[in-house]
Amino acid sequence: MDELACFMDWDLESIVRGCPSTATTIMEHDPNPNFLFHQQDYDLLFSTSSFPEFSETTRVLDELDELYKPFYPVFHTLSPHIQNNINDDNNNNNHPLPLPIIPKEPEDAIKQDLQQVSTVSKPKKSKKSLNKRVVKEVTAADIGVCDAWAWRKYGQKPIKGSPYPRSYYRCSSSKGCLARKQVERNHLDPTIFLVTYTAEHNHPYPTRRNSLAGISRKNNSLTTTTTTTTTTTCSSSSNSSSMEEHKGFKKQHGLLCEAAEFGDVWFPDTTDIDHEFMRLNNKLELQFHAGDFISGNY
DNA sequence: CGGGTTTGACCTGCGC
DNA sequence: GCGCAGGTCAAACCCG
Repeated sequence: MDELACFMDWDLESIVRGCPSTATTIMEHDPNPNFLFHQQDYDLLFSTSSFPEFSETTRVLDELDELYKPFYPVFHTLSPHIQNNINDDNNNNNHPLPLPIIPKEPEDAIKQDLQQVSTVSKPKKSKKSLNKRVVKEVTAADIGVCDAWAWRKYGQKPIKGSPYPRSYYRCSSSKGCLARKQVERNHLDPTIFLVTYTAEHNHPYPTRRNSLAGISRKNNSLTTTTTTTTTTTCSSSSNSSSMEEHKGFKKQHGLLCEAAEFGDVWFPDTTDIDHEFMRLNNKLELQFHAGDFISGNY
């Protein structure tokens, strides 16, 4: 689990992370040479360090699904596109996790991506449409491949036509940074999360170490969400609003309840993540800034 | 005390 | 001009 978590980069609100295998940018598709991954690297990653607890990942994802419930019952069908992806995964997934992508020049990559203008909606000459927006689709399976920017949630709104709320985040890595992101769950396919990035960061990309330092504090805090708009509970203790029960569950499972995004999400212990990350990072000289995936076309 | 989330209120853009 | 929906603000609260 720890090794697994290492690659999941549970930094911050991990769900929002871009993803190497199935995350797609809703817009132009231009091959991004900044992202390279070699099969040997992958093999090395998953062979030299055992990743025995992949069932744990599944459990976490199931919990996520449980946690980020819609406002009201929703009946959905998977689009053919999504279904095909799932089938492909089932048929071709020789690896338990999406292939990680090694970014070569993270900051440039992000910058480049942020310069793309969304074409999701009809082009209109409005103030809003003048903002640079990047929309990403992120599957639940790609949770954990994350960006290292520090985001602070400043709002959440129910969205008309969607049973799921939209969360609003601003960059807290640097004061005065105008970068924003919005996260909402696709009501047609709840396994898909839409992450919209707006504006650019006006500061350097945060270091991995800083990022982890940031989440250490976060993960040490047990945030319980009692909001009415986001159905949040700590997984199997879903009916429990008791802090003590949360703590007990946390202790028992070695996971931390995080309410920061999409309701509560379970995160693994970051101390072990950090340690394992550094070990493997030294080994492969990787830089796993999940935010590096923001701009990738996979 | 600093930094985080929550959430109701408020602001603003857009369609009619 | 009006109403709706999305986006933001800010006070309250939480946590270490």
